[in-house]
Formats: sequence, structure tokens, C-alpha cells
Amino acid sequence: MYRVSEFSKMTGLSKETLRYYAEVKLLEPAYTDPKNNYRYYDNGSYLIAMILVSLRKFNFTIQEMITVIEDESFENLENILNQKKRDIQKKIEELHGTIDEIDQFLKWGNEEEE
Amino acid sequence: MYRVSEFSKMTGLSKETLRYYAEVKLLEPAYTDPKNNYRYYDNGSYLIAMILVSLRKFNFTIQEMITVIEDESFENLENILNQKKRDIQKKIEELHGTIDEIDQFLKWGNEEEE
DNA sequence: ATAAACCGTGTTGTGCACCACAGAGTCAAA
DNA sequence: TTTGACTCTGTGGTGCACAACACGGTTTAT
Repeated sequence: MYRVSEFSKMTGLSKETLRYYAEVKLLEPAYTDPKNNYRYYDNGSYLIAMILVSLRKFNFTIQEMITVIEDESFENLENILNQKKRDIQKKIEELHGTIDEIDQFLKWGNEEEE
Repeated sequence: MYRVSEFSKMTGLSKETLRYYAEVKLLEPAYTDPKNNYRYYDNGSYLIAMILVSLRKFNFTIQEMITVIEDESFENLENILNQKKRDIQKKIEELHGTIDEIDQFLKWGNEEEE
């Protein structure tokens, strides 16, 4: 069982983040001492935390991460990740569209000058 | 000279947005009546507004737009737009990187299953 | 003159994912 | 036992770009 400081170092998640994740029920401690409310994390928490660190890199929102974690068997994880990939691809296309619009704007500006 | 309602309709910028843009000195009215503080916009304002509408589409922040507008001759606009394009391209590459990481994660998950 | 439509200011709220801080209780080592 | 390191709770703040009030003054059309 690890207390926040140690667990924070293990996972790379800040103490405040861990507190926040507990609050929103994204990553609840394995045990909370009722005497002092100290939060204790275990190796199971660590595995979840590692997944969360990845999901965060993938631009998952808290709500999306909660959805993933609530499904304890992770049955839908693959589907969710594939959906996220499609979302990112869509975003990429949008950005390409923006570049095109900037090019239009630049072109228009240069034609005006002539 | 146009008052906010009319100018809002002309530009597609909401009244609140126009008020906000005046406040942050991004688009100041051509004239403000000292009696009642009514804001009046003219055709010069309209041209600026049209540029702002474009820049907003290009994901410019308010600060960036202020930088553009402060340079009244728009001498640097082309450079700024080209820089923005590079920023967007970088963002696109980051997103591709994220997709790769998701693929790694999926691959790892599937190997574990075997 | 009156009513509808318009305008202003000031303030608060929004969403997201935390960060920072104060004050107070708690634990571990020497 | 003392000291320092640790922990808790509650609250407020951050950045961005507005949106949404409430309240009161103003203008325009009839």
C-alpha cells in the first residue's frame, strides 16, 4: 500500500491530480483510512494509473476515461480507442482544411496587390 | 455609421463579441458617443471585422489577432499566416504521433491476449 | 406621449483539468 | 518526545473567449 507521495512518484501523476481523480471517481484509492482519511493505493491502482497515463496522452477527457474504467473488463477499450483514432483523423482533416483556407486567403491577398 | 445590432448582423459577430473586442482593443468602434457611450462602427471597422472573422476561423487567439491588427499596414500578415500554417502542420504531426501511440497500445494489448 | 426596441455597465457563469495555498491534524524517525 | 515530513479539507485561482443575466437609460416609430 502506497500513500499519495510515493504513488505520485511511481505514476507521474501529481498529488493534486490523484486527489482530483479520486474525487471524480476515476481512480479511487484501494483503501481509505477512516481515522484520518489518508488514501492508500495498491498495485491494482498502479495498473489503472498506468492506463490513465496512456489515455491522457491520447487526449482522452476525464469523462471518456471514466467510461473506459467503469467497464472493468476493458471489453470495449479497443472499440473506444479505434473511435478515438477516427476522431483524431477527423481533426487532422479539419486542420488540413484550415491550411487550405489560409492558402486561399493568402492567394486573395496577393492577387489584390497586383 | 452602424450601431452594434446592425454591425453584428453585417459581420456575424455577436453583440457580446463586439463589446468584448472593443474592451480588449481588438476592434474599437470608429466613434463612441460620449453622451450615451453608444458604439458606432463604419466601413473601415467592417473591413477589419472581416479579417478578424477569417483569423478566427484559422484558430487565431485574441492576442494573435491583436498583434495582426496593431500592425496597421498588415506588412507582417503573410509571415504570421505562414507561421500559423507551420504551427498547424506541427499539430498535425503530433496527432499522427498520437495515432501511432494508440496503435502501439492496441498492439501491446493484442499480444498480451495470445 | 407612449411603447417597443435598442443601448450601456457591471457582474457572474461557462468548460476543462487541474494547481496553489492556508490551516490543521498525523505519522515516523531519532 | 520532539521535530520534520507527511496528510487532509476547503476554497480560490488559472486560461480562453465569450454568453447571459439584471437594471436602467435612450432612441425611434406611432
